[in-house]
Order: sequence, then structure tokens, then C-alpha cells
Amino acid sequence: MTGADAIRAELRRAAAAIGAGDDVDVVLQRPSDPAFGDWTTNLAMTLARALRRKPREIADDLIAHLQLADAGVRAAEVAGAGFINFRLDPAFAARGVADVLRQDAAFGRVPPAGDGVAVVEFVSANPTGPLHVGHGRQAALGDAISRLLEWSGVRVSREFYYNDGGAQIANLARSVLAHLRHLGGAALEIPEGGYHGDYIREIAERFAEEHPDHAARHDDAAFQEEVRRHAVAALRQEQNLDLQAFGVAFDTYYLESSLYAPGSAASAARSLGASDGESAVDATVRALVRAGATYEQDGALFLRTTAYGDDKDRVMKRSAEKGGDYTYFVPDVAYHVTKWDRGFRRAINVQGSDHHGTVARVRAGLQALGVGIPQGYPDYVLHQMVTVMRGGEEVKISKRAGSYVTVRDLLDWVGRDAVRYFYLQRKGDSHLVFDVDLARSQSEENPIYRIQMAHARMSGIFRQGGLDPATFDGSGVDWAQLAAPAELELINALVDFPRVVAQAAEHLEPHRLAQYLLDTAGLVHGWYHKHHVLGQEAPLQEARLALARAAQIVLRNGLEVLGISAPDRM
RNA sequence: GCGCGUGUAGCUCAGUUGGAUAGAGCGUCGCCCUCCGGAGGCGAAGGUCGCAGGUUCGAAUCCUGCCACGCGCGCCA
Repeated sequence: MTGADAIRAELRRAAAAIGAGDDVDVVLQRPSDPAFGDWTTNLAMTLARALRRKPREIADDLIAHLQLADAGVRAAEVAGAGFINFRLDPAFAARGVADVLRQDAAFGRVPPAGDGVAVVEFVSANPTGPLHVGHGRQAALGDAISRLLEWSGVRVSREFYYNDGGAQIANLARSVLAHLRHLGGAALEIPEGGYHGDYIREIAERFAEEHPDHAARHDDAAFQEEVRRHAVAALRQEQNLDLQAFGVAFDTYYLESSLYAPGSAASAARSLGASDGESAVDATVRALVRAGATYEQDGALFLRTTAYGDDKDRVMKRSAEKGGDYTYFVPDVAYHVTKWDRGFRRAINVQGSDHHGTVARVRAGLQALGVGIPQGYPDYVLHQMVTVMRGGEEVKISKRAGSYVTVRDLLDWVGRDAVRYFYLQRKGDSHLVFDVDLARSQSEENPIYRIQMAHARMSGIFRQGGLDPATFDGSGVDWAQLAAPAELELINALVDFPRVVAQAAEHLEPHRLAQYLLDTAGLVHGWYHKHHVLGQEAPLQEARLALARAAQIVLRNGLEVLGISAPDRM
């Protein structure tokens, strides 16, 4: 039992003793100001109403009933409107460092429990162009969320979904074809809705080199299909290289086109009760019709998504004069059925907030199926836009003209670690300004440099002393040596690491950890400047080496969770 | 018009799910220094938490109404 758990248990006992019942919810937290002690509780204030007594009076009463010697508490005092502040015996607090040393690389990590697997879907960019800065944010967020869950004992499968069947791909193929015609002597005419980037021309040129006879076949349907496949393959290859450079790897790539394949319902969407040879999208439509969730109007088939919180009903199947095919919405629902049927009882989708309109729709579709998929399935983590600042001004993004900042650009400019950190520093809900100049600066103004430097400094101490940090397990250390305020504050921060990871995972918010690492790095630097480790008398040096080792472990583990390296020297 | 999100120091942003005097980095100003890495260290100034109400012991946080900005609202994906 940690000190905090012991205090919590004692508070619960004391509350019962003064007549508050034995199911009180005890909140114990770090005080806003370290001067208030190591832990604080507002318990007396929350009990005031039920007990009809003054908070400070209750606080006094609670303290009188507390037996805190075993919890390492040196003092418990009433403060402010009725807070109870606890001060730990310094030697007891410092003992938390021993935990860190003992658990080492596993400190903050919860072993996998149960046999469930969560699927995290992210990036899912159409193969119609390079990955831009928005996809980069998704890549960083999705991977960090996956890592957070893994550290919290959840098995995770990372998935990339390709919309490889829709109109966008047709536009891509037609755009490449336009360049091929141009190479054959025709004027360049990018079709309506087509793509304008230089990469389209490059794809066409490469294709032309491989097919010297192309000019004669432009109007041949089989040839056009060949162009489409070539373009998709080329762009997928480009995206994969970008992701590789970013250090993001997926377990599965799910193709939208597979949902249209005959027999796909039986293999991937069994809960719909598929018959032989039926595709997943057909089975989805059939199940929705059978559930009575649809109606026909103007020759089209609508789904009553309004019955599940959407603001208007959605077309599932277009009328005959519009082509009679399914809207994007049907494969989207079918795709999520396959997640459920593949055994993923938890699904998290990381997407740009421009997709927020689809959230209610997909969930409505899944609900309407009536196959037992819960209401909040899947979870969504939506993020706002990214703007890039360089040389003091915003780098303009013009997708239309085909010029925009790509993930590859950012990686080339500032490196993988800085790109990841800058993406993860802000919560997804807020608009992100990516300051390229700051990200590449080699000084402690740069948050990622500051954090990595703190780690490198800890490594440097051991290097300088000719010591192997891995041999420090805290045994024989006199923890009472660590009594300076800067040391106790640092210790508290290090000990909190597992809680920070757990909460960041619970809320799917990696920025909490990014912020924690920056704050902790600040404490490390402050301690480092104020208190020398090497050259002290033996007991003090040993204790400080243990603390340095613990700081090194926490920084390294924290960076690991975010997918960032922890160098031993900068 | 409707929906989602955002609005906190000059700038970029946190704020532990309702707690104490609202924090960090940068920028500004002042002082110090070259010691395990000086590309530093210490300190100060700087905020009507968009505005107005409400809820209660207590609100940046919850509720309501406005204002501003972003995104979305197609038989596009």
C-alpha cells in the first residue's frame, strides 16, 4: 500500500467514526502549492452539508480520529476553508524513489489484463496524395493513444482504413490520365474535382516510362484501370514511407473495397446473419431494412438516423437516376460492424474535427442494426486543424494548387522526436500552431530539447562518475538524506508518473503526459543546478545518485510512451 | 439558421473533472555567473479566465443567454 492509499483508508475510517457512513468518496490530491504539504483532501467540506456542521470543525474531528503513523505522515493540519493537509515524513516520501528504481523500465506500466483487444483507427488517408500536417497530427495522436493504452494493460491493434473504392480514387486516376494525355501532346486539362499537385505529374511520368506505348491506349478501359492501380500503389507506397520515417506502424490495413467483395459478409460481418455470397455492405443494408429503420423517398433509400440523435435522415442508396449505388455512409457502417465482429469491444477513431458530422451517423447506423453494439461505439478522438509557422510567418496551405506542408517536410525540418512532441503537446480540441523554428532550436526554450536534455544530464552524471546507472536499485540508501525542498518536490513528481499515465490513457489525452514531462524536466534542471551529486559525502551522494537514476527512468519511460527517444547525450 | 469545437498574461498554451493567492515556456525588465554539459541561474512586472446572469460553503471548470473565431451541415468521401 502506498502512502496515499493508507491516508485514504484512514480518512474513510475516520469519516465513519464521526458518523458520515462508510461509503464516503475520499478525494486525495496534490495541493496546488507544495507549501501546503504533500497531500490534501477536501473531505471535511464535502461532508459539511450531510453532517450539518462547519467544515473546519469536521476537519478537526477527522484529524482526531486519524492514525497516521504507518502512512508516514508527520503532520496533518487544517487549513483554509477546511482542507486537511498532510505532510509526509521526508524519509518516507523519499522511499517512493526505491519503487521507481526497482520497477525500472516497467515503472508506470500495468501488465496486460484480460484477453480483449482495442482497435485504434487513425490516419486513414485516402491514397490520393502525400500525408499532410493534419494526417501527421493523427499519426502522432493515434500512436501515442495506442501506447498509452498498452501501458495501461490494454492490448491494441492499430488500423489504417483505405477508402480505395470511391469517387476520389476515380478523380485521382483521371488526373493522372490527363497528365498522360498531356505527355502525348494534348493540352493539360485536369478534370473537375481532380488533383493538381506536382506528384500527379511525377506519377504519370513514371508510368509513361514503364509504358512507352501508352499514348495509343488512353481511351482503353483496361488501360485506365491499370493507371488507377498504378497511381494508388504509388501513393500508398509514398504514405508508407512517410509513416515509416515517422516511426508509426500499423497492424492492419483495411480496404473499403473488401466490403463490397462477394462473401465478405460471412467472413467479416457475421452478426448480420449473412447468407452465402453476400457482401458486407449488402448485408448491412438488408439488416437495416429488416430492422425497420429505413424508408424510401424520391426513389432513394433513407435511414432514420434522426431516431438516434442525428439532425436529419441520411440516404443509404441513391435513386436510380443518381446511379443507384450506396453512399459512403453504408460502407462506413459495414466497416464498423466488422470491427465489432472481429472481437474489438473497444474501438477508437482518431480523426480531424471536420469529420465530426459522421460521428452521429455511424453510431446511429450501428444502433439501428440492433445487433447489440453499444451506444457510444466507437469512441472518437477528434482534433482541430494544424497551422505551420516558419520564419515568423504562417506557411500557407493551398491544397487546390497542390502545394501544402507534408509530414515529410516537417520530419526533414525538425526530426522525428520534435515532430511527435509538438503534435502531442496540445490537446486535440485546440487548434495547433506548429512552430518549426522553435522545434529545431537547440536550447531549453524548445520543450522537447528541454526534456531530452534533462534525461541526458542524468545520464551525464553517471558517465562522469564512471558508474553504471543500471546497478542502482536503491538498496542501502539512507533516504533521509534527500530533504531539500527541490528534492522532495522532484520526488513527488516522479512518484506521480503512473497516475499521470493512467489518467492520460483514461481520457485518451497524451498531452497530459507531454505537459507532465515538461514540468518534471523543469524540476530536474532546477535540482541539478542547485544540488551536486558527485563529490558529496558517501551517504548523500548515494541518495542523490538514486534520485538521478529515478529521474532518468521516469523521463525515459515517459518519452517512450509518447514514442520519443531518450538520448544519453545531446 | 442548426450542430460540434474553441475563447485564460504581449505570444504559444496548461489548469489534476467544483477547491486555497489561476500556472508554465517565450517575450520584457533587474541581478548573478562559467561549478556533474552555460545553448546557463535567480528574481520581478504582467490576467475583469470573451460578456451577462444562475447553481453553492466555494466556479476558469457545471447550467442558461449573448458575442467572436474555426469546422461541419450533398442522392460528395
